[in-house]
Amino acid sequence: MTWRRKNMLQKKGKFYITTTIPYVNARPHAGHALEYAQADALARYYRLAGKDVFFLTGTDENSLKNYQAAKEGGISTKNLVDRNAEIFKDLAEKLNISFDDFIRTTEARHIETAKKIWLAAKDKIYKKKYRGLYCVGCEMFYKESELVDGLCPDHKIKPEIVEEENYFFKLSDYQCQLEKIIESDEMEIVPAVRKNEALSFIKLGLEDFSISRLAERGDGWGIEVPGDPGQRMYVWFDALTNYLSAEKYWPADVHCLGKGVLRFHAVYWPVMLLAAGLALPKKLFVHGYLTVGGQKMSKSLGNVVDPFDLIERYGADAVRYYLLREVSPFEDADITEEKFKEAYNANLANGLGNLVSRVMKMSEQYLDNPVDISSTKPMDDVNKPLENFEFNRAMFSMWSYMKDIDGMIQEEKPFELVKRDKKSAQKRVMYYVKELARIAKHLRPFMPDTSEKILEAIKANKMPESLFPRKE
RNA sequence: CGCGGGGAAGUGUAACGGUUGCACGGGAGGCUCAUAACCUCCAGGUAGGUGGUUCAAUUCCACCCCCCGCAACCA
Repeated sequence: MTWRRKNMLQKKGKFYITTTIPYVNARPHAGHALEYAQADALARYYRLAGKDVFFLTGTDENSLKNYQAAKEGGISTKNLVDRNAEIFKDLAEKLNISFDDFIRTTEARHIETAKKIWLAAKDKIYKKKYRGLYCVGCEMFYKESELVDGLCPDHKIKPEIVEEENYFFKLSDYQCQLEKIIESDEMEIVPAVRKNEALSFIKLGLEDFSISRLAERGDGWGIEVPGDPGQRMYVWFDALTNYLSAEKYWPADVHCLGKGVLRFHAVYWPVMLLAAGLALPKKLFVHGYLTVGGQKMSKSLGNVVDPFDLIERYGADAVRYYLLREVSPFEDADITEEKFKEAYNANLANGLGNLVSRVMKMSEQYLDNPVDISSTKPMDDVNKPLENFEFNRAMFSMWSYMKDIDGMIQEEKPFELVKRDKKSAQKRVMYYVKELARIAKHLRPFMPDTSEKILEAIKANKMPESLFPRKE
């Protein structure tokens, strides 16, 4: 039994990981790809480590925003979400995301779950009159502070004071309990900054929140509140329950989410689960956002980075590479075409791609048989960071190993040695190949296709086609 | 005075109470197995500002300046 094998056996058991489910009123952008890539690296890693992994992703379709977007586009809401959900799924597939299930919140199985949770939490739900400033243009409520000169910021019209009766959730009952849960890491929030953010928010005091809206406001779109056809569930209440759709794996080991939705996952979600008598997720991993030239990605700014375009021109693994290595897992990071290309050329073309070529060329020429790579030692400085969501560090370590091999080849000059002492040269090349295999194996969760190509080349003892051609 | 995070070579970042390290980019040499790739060397930071603690501060403290998140309800 090899070292690696032993390591694997220590990691038995289930591992349930999720991404958030994006609402589908627009096309996916690079930020969605980031979350996919991160979650996928973890899913693949634990799968390789022998865990029974369940990786869930999907789409959030019951939002009023979808209804509005469809209305604007002049198509039915169902039509819009069907079409857009397909695009998100397509992105996940093109990025080689190894999800085990793709849940859409308009599916019957999800609707059933959402209703079940509602009923299970019924003791903490009550009906209350709600009064607010409602903009008919946006079809939503605004807070006084959100208005510009007392007008809706989008439509520049005066919101009406509207009163309606909604269901509320008794969030206030959970103040102390929730604080303890987060403080003690019973539900761990990574990184610590986000844990503090959640805690300071909770400490401000939790107020009950509305978990339903009038059905008529979206022409009936959304999930019906059990026993009250006039009401639809607040989209977050319904959306969060998507994580329960694979019940045999609950609780989740890791929820991956963006910083923008921390509150829903750190506050509403655990409390909903408590109310329903269910276990809490073990960890929330909160990533930052991608910026473009330091600015927020937004349709109005017209700076949205299209992940499909990048995949098409550079390949899925190159995109995964950028998102995992060049992007800080916890903070905002910039993505621009220029930076992408620079990183691609420096680390994929010149770095990994070239190393594979030079090593495999020598292997092909000097060695009569493929090198045995069945057992390779694990790289703790890759695996440990990965387990801590430090994708960039993990990859940095791998690239250091590559640098080492490049340096060794330069110093040992096997291409010269082979003329004088073939045996010694062969020995050196075998070592490089083995090291390359070791890197390739660790690369699997990050860049699965590339990893496979390298391992196949080694098994065939043949220099492969250029893995990452330089881009000018 | 709402809460929080951050200011370091052109860019992105690490560690750290005691020669600022790394990567990319730039420059010079070397090598030829390799994708003009690779290796070596060089340039470039008064570490946002001011003051304090200390034998010693980029690192600790205070204040100021500047950026950026979040500020609860229909993603």
